Amino acid sequence: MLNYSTSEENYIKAIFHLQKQDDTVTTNELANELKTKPASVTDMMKKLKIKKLLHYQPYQGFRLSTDGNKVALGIIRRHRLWEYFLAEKLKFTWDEVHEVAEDLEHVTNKKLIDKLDEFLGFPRVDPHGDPIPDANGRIEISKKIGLPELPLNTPAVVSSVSDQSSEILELLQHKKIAIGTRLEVKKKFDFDHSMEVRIGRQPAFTISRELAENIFVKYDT
Amino acid sequence: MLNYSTSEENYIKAIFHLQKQDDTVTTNELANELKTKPASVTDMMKKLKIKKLLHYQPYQGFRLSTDGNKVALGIIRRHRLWEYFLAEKLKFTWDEVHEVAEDLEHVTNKKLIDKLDEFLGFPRVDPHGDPIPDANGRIEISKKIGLPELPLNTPAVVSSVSDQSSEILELLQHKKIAIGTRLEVKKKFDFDHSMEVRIGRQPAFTISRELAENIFVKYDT
DNA sequence: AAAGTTTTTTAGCTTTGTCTAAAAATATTT
DNA sequence: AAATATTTTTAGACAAAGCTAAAAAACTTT
Repeated sequence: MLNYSTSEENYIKAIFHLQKQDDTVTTNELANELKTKPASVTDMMKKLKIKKLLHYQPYQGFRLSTDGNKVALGIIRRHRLWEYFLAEKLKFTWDEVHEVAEDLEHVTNKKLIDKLDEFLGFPRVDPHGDPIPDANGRIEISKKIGLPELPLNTPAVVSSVSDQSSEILELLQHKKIAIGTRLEVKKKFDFDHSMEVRIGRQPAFTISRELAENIFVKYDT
Repeated sequence: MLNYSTSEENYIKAIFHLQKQDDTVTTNELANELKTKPASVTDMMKKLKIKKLLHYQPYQGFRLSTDGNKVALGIIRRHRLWEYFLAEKLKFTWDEVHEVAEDLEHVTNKKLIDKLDEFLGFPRVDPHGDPIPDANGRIEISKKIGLPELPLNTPAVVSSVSDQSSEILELLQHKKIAIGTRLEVKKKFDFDHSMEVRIGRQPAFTISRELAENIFVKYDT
């Protein structure tokens, strides 16, 4: 895989995100997204076309080629892994991580990213709940997340409980956790994998590893 | 503190390193260090002079101003913290960290760096034994390092032992550790802060927290 | 101190990525 | 379908950071 400039990467990423909603992306849409001028977009589109990263005929809009998509997934992988790192390890809040990851994502060193992935324990979703592509660019369709995998300080909604025994339900009732409850994990303890959970503005309380492993959540959007 | 381009930062950093040996840095020295041409150096020196980062009169060589030095220390802080992170957390080897840190150092987000510093436990030296400037740009003159602070897989030489009791000496003798012994820490265990140490090519062996805290080393250069 | 050598600077050109203003193509209205 | 409006592209300029080749300054030699 070749290397692309920061500017090229930002265009590729923006097209990737925009073409999800629409099928084909227009010059103005992209200029608006990147806070640049339409003329600059056209210039860059010509360049990316030559590099075979997108399909583009003048006046016809554009979409990423297969190669372009691969590049985009690489950028998104880097972005989301750094977001996870910032939230989980450096204790950045939810809303601060995106901006910092915008810069870190442009450091393109495969070994760095793969080792970071490993260090983080191969997370599948970033702190916003968006899935993280793996080293081969494969991306998982969003699915339920076990509480142990939920990043810190990330609002989530309880979606299911795997064990349906009366014992676990008794415990859940006591902790006032039900399907639909909105919560955040405030702290995780490596020692016994217990965690502190907070519901709304109430004081945080502890959940054991066993209980956490049976609670599944979705991100609160 | 203003923001500087990657290119400007590379020049500033190179001058900082070169002016330690010499007092004043020459155009050719810098061109050689940065693998660029003398004419490019002159151009950049004019620019950095206007920004008051260096003292420079045509044909006279240059050195960083007080402001330039502050900027340089910021860059070096970022570089060395990332090196420490790569070696200690991502398990990069000794000799791989520099190249990757060359890219990461240009992400200039104060909060990111200060939180990274905290996450790493405010290390004082990078994996090469070079001191890491603190958040205020203060740099420690190299001093002895306790074994617990020694980064993993980093060759070091035992320089002193704080406790001189016969008990510790007996233990050291048994482990074949003496002043001047070259060793590397291969693993650290968070649970009891014990560590695995290797001397040369012999099999690694365990050292307790108590023992490690009394062994001081210097980097093997 | 004059001549020659080396170093440094200047002048002018290139590439990347941006911009503005004008022209061309496409869409929308009447 | 003609007129009008919008979008997109082209043309030409600019700043950053690099280059080559030539000029200027500073140093070595003899």
